[in-house]
This record gives sequence, structure tokens and C-alpha cells, in this order.
Amino acid sequence: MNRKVAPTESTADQRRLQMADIARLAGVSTSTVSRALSGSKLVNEETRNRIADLARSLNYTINIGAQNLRLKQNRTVAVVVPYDNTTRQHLSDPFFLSILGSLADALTDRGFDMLLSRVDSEQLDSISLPYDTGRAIGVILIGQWRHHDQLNKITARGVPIVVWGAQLERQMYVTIGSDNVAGGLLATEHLIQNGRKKIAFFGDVKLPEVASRFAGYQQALAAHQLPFDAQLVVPASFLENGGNIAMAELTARNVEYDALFCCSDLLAMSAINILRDQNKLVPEDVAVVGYDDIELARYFHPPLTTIRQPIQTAGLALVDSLLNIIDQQTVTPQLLPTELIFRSSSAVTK
Amino acid sequence: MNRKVAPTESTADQRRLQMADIARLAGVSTSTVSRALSGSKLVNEETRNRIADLARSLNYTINIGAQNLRLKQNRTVAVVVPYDNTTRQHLSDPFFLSILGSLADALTDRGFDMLLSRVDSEQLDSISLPYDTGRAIGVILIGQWRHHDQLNKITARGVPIVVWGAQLERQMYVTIGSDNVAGGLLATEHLIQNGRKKIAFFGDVKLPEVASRFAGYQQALAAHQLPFDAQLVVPASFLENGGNIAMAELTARNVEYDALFCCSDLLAMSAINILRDQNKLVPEDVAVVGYDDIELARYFHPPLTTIRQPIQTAGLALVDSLLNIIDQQTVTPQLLPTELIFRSSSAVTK
DNA sequence: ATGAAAGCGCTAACAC
DNA sequence: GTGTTAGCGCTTTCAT
Repeated sequence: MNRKVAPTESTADQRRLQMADIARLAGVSTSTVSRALSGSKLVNEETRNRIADLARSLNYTINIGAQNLRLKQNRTVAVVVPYDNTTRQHLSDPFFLSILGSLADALTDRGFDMLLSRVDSEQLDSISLPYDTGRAIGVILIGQWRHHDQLNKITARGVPIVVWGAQLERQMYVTIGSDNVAGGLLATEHLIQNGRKKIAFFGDVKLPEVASRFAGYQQALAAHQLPFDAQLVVPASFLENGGNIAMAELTARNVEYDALFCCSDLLAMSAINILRDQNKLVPEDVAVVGYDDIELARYFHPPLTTIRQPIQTAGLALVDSLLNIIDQQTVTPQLLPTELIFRSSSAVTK
Repeated sequence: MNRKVAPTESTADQRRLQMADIARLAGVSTSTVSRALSGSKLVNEETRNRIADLARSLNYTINIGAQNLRLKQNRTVAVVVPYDNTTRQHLSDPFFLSILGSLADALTDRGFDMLLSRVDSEQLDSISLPYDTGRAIGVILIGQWRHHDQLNKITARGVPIVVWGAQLERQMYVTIGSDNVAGGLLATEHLIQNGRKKIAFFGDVKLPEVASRFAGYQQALAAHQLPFDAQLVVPASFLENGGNIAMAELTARNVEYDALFCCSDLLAMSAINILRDQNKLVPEDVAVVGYDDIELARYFHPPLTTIRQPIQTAGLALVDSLLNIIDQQTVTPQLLPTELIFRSSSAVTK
């Protein structure tokens, strides 16, 4: 752990400038400085400018901590990213990372700071800590995992929170998510319309979002009177080499398939690599559709057909919903539209 | 812009619990509560436990803002990621994102919070804002910057700052970076040893880090008495389709080459795609080496030989250096070792 | 072992 | 237009 104990105190010797110093140098009271720096018209323009210049030249900036305390305000939002405690893997998922970027943008645009923390997905208690300690005015949680009840409890306590994830039954907290049922439907329909009939599904159905994609998958099959074959459904985690394991499993089952719908692009890519080792051609022998449309999907060979989640919109929606909750407004969960990005990995060849 | 103005105040009606409330409920003074919660032995054990239980059951946590003000302490570190103001692209670079993850881990381990902000790379003044406003005790700056002088100025002002990047002349601030000269050398030597003689270089030499890799490239050529051909050096940005543009340029120059050293994996991947379109085989006709070893490098086809930067180590080094600076210790810039990851894109075929 | 009081850096009545 | 004063939520002498 190697926990540092000492530092934390800001540089002892060279004391930080504060309002009183500016006041003294300008020959006025702190009230005047305070007013001047906040642009109040109560203070004489000439004085105001003089003070502003002085502050600028000395790189003085109002201490936000003190200001917040006094004003009982706060412009910081906590963004919490759970990680899998066995692998610590999660911040490496390209999709989560893109969402982070879009959140950073949305928050910056609205003048909020972003406090980022990773928490062990088994210790989700601590997600409300930034709020409880007054560090942040609310929490954005990326990925709801399997912690439905805990999230309900936190919400009941009055913690402003918005979760990126699926909408579940008896849910008190607000979720923003993409329409995973539609995503699964879109992907599967696309494969069916291109002549595929035995479509394997790769994903961990225990995760709510994946369960929805699976539902979409089933709907599409049903809509086209295709039989559902449980043998074609392979559990696959998002981790490291989930794709390899899933492909091994599918191969072991010795079942015929002409397409793969994978619940993440990474899964799809590693699956394609295994297919290549098995001398199966993509898309000729097996068409593949991924999920997320990460940046590398289009650089892959073959370029990957995939379901795009609206990341920019997601960041905005998460931030705006949180701010509305804080603002006491009624906020409803949102399901953002998904989109099929058609590339060569599922090109028609049948 | 759609700037929100109202909220910022924390939920008006249901007042947040504070120490005075706990004190009243426990029938003691706030001093006692304060002491109890900080585990002081001055307070009777029985009382201490009673107060602790009460606080826990009410989800009361000490208000960090007030505590910090009183104690003049702070356990927040600012992490600043500049973005290119024309494209806003930078948070999507997988490499920067991995570093972010490792920073988050290192900070969490040491009990620090991470304040994440993106700033326009043309407005780097605001880098020190989190420090100037007292929000953070120091700044870690990640990434692209040609802002040497500005950073020197900020450092001279006494802002604790550590920068991820190359070490330059007359540099007052501390940099942590990987050994880019060695990286360039490693990649080029590898290609040479596998029989390649006309190695093209893709990268924007105006960036200090790329310049170092280029130096390594030249050193390797010289060491093996291979001629340097300026025609083989192609400027390529890290952006979007820098690879496509660079490949077009190289093709237009109509010069022979049997290998590519690309300054990022993304660059390498898009270049390989173009090569494929031109019916050139990788690695048979052209061997390719990338840089960064992003997660997808090994999923690519062919799996990409690349230079790995020590990301975990980097996060630790950045954080520890910053804490040492704050701690008034002497801190020297660090050059972390790079490593060649050999995969098929540069396999020997000559 | 506990409480009263002062003060961290700032803002906002309220005075003048 | 500017200064005086009280107080945001907490910790810590200094009393008791």
C-alpha cells in the first residue's frame, strides 16, 4: 500500500496569498476586494480595476474551499467508475473511457469540476462518499453492475445520483442508458437480413445491459421465425481474453453457426482472430457484429460492423439529469437510441 | 453553451446533517464529537463509540471542505489533459486514457482524490487554476504540449507540477517520460536485424517525444551503416486519420521501403489498412512497428509489433514525484524504460 | 474527560 | 462607495 502520511499540508514556508493581502496592498478592506473580484457594481470602477489588476499580477485567485463554505455552494460532480476487484481491469475498457471523455466535456461546458474515483465494484458503498463528505454535489456512476438494491438505498437517502446503465424494475434511481434491446435487435436483424440463420450470441447475460441485448436478439429471431438454439448462446465476459474462452466453448459444443453477435467490440475482435486460426473466413463463413463502435473497430481487419452507442449524447444526458435532480426537478430515466454501423465484417456473401 | 445558472446550491430543503446535529443528538458538545470522530483518546471510549455509531447510522461524514479550511490541508491532486482545440480529440487517445487509469489507481492508493480537467492546449494558462484556487495541492499534466516556457513560468511561481513528457533543455519543471530515444532505437534495430533496410518513419517531429524517437531511429541507422533518406520521413499527426494521410504522402513520393516505424499504434493500424488496399503484405512486403502497445495491438491483424511504455510505473512515478515536490524534497526528472513487444507485423520473412 | 471560544478564508447584511 | 461584523462547518487551544 505504501501509504504516504506526511505531505498533505500545502507548502509550509511560502504562505499562499489571500484576500487580506490583496486588501492591504490595495489599501482597502477585504469586503471591497471581495466585491471587486466578483464584479459587483457597488464598488467604484477605478478601484475595481485596480484590484483586479493587482490580483491578476500576483496570480491571486479566490480560495474556492472557503468560498464554497461561506456560500454553501459547490460546483464539483463526482464520477465513479467501478472496477472488477479481481482484475482491476475496468478503466481500460475503451467504451467506459470514451464516456469519461464526454462527461469531462459536458461538465466543463457547464462550469463544473469533475472528481474522478475508481471503486471496487464489491464496495459500492463508497460511491456516495464524495457526496456525503460535501466534496461533490452529486454522483454519476458509470456501470450499474449488479448493485440494484444498494443504489436504491443510496437514492432513498437523498444522494443525487445518476447511473449509466439499464432500466430495471422497481428502480428509484435515474438511469441513462442506450437502448440495448434495440441494439440487440438491430444487430440480429441485420445478420438475418443478410442471410444468416445460425447466429451465436456472446455475452454475460447476468449483466442487465447484456440481458437486454439478448432480449433483442431473441425478438429478432422470433420475428423471422428462426429457431432459438440455446447451444448458440455462449457466456462471455468483457475481460481480457473473454473472446478466446467463448470461442473455445463454442467450438467445443460442436454446433454449426454462420454468424456471431458479440456484446463488445473487443470480444468480436478476439473472436475473429480465433476464427482466422480455424481457417474460417470473416465474413464469408462467419459474419460478425460487435458492440460499442470503439475507435479501433474501423481500423480492424476486417472493419467491424457494430452497434454504436451515442457517447456524446450520453455524457450530456448524464450531466443534465444530475443537475436537474439537484435542482429538484422531476427526472425520468432515458433510453438513448443506438445505431448500426455497417462495415465489412458482416458484408453479404450468402 | 447552455450554461446552467441556478442549481449549484445543495438541496435547499433537506438540510445536510452536520456536527452540531450529532452533538445535540448525543448530548455532548461539538468538540467532543470532533474528537470522537477523529479517534482521539481524550474522549471516553464509551462516548466515542456511541458517537461513532450515531454518525454511522445517520450517514454523517465530516464535511471535508470545512475540515480542509480549518486544517489548511487538502488531499486532492489535479490531473490536466490538454486537448487539441480544433478536434477536441485528445481524450480518445487510448494511451492517454490508460495513463489516466494508472494515475487514478496510484492516487487512490495514497488516499488522494483526483480532480480531472481537460483544457484547450492553446490555453494552458489554466493548468495551474486548480492549484491557485486551492482546490488541489498540485498538478499532473498529461500529454501533448509545446509549451515549455509557460511550464517554466508556472513552476517558477511555485506551483507543484509534474509533466508527462520529454526532458528538454533549461527545464525547471519535473518531467516523467519514457525513454523515447531508446524506444526509437529499439524499434529500428529490431527492423534492421530482421533484414529491413529502407525503413520509413511516421511521426510529427515537432513534438518533443516524437523528436526523441526519431533520434533513436537515426542512431540505429547510423549504428548499422544504413543510409538516412529524408524521403522516408513522413510527418504524421496522431489525429483521426493521420495514418491515411501519411501513407498517401509516402506513396506519392514514389520511394521504395520495406518497413514502417509508426509513432503510435493507431497510426500503424491505419497504415496497415492502406497497405492492404495497395496489395502489399504485412509483414512480407512491409514490416510494421507501432508505438504504445495499446490493448488492441494484439487483437489487430496481423498482431502489431510495438514499443510498450510502462504505464503502471508511469502513474506511480508521476504521483510520487508530485508528492515529493510538495514535500519539499529534491525531485529529478525520470526516464522510464521502454520495451519491444514482438508480434507478427514485423515477423522475419527476408 | 468535556466545553467555550477563537479562527481557517471568504461573503453579505448592515452601517455610514 | 466602502468598512465593520458575523458566521459558513470544522478543529483546537485553553479552561474547568
